[in-house]
Amino acid sequence: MAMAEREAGPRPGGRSARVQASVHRAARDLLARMDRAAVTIPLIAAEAGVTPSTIYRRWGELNELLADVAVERLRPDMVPVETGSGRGDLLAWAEQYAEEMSSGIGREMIRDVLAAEGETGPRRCCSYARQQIAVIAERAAARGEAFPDIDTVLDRVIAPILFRILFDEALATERVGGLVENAFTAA
Amino acid sequence: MAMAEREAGPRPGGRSARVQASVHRAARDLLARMDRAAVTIPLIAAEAGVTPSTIYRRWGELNELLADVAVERLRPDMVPVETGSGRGDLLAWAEQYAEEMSSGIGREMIRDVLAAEGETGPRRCCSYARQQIAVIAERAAARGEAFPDIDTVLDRVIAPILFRILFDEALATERVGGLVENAFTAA
DNA sequence: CTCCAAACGCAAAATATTTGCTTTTAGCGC
DNA sequence: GCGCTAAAAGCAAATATTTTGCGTTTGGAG
Repeated sequence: MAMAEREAGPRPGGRSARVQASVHRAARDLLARMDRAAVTIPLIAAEAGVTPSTIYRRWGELNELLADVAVERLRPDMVPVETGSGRGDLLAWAEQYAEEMSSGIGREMIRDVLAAEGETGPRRCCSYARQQIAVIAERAAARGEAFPDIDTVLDRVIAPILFRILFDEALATERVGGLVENAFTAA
Repeated sequence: MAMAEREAGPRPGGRSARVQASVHRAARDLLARMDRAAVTIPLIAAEAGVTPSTIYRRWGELNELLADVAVERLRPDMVPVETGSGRGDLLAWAEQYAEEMSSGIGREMIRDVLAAEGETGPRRCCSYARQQIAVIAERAAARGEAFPDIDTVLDRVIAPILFRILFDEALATERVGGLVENAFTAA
């Protein structure tokens, strides 16, 4: 897989990038140590050592900034573990995914991403999942195994997991196995 | 099915209920005729003929109010059409559901519901879907047909529809049929 | 090195939010 | 019907936030 393009910042290393980094860090720190509703742009600005207007001009509003931060935190940082089979890989990965997303902080991040104006945040999250699944699918293909379409996995595994987290109660981890099984039944 | 409890307002008919009604109406009107980002609490208050503090005290913040309005608009107002079979009923209902939710306004409403603090809004939306599916399921049972669990329908039909709307691109209506088929395959 | 455009800081102005206190209102017992 | 009461709304002052105009800094290109 090719090196990912640099995603957010303008030219790397410039002042702009430094400000973005410190604002992101400030936001993460504040979210970690205080109630989400109490986090405001002036607060983040103070913590980051910049003026509020800098943040307003760059992000527009709190939601956009938090969504930006959340998308970055949702970016997968490791390749899916290998278990010996595509089915096992998918199960292991999906269970961990469900676990992470069900946590209070995970849920908050998803909501932050969805609350922002544009659709690029949600799309990016979707493509992160796609990438991870593609890695598993390619490994399975290399072994000559059958493996479902990525879109099938999205519909039958990822969608139910996120749906339950967002609209109902988080899925028990045991139920992920059933979802994975269903993804492997012929479409 | 029993008459639903009155959901939102305090005592019916009181001043409180009138204020709630006019604020809801004002919010809907404003959302219809101007950009979502331009709608503010002072604006809604003026339109509704109340003071902003009334809204702040009752709803706390714009998101909560908009979520409240959205949940109300998402409440189903008709019983699923009868087509002669459970499968047909589910397909017809799911297609219409996907259609409505994919529209700009539908998407906005879902996002408003998710953006609010508590989880009661999303839960309520989920239970609306559950109720509609239950009606279809009961009719199917009365005819002696096999029909999937409601949770299976949520996982295999509703979840993918909403997932695509929120995170990717809205599903083409033709694809709903495939989802319904999958719901009918043995778990 | 000098210049340019982009991004930031600063501070004043405009809006939005919070809050203490007063007034209104609907329901309740008489 | 008549007060009484608690809940909710109005009002307005105090805060907090967002927006904006303008001057300054900064990093990069020529």
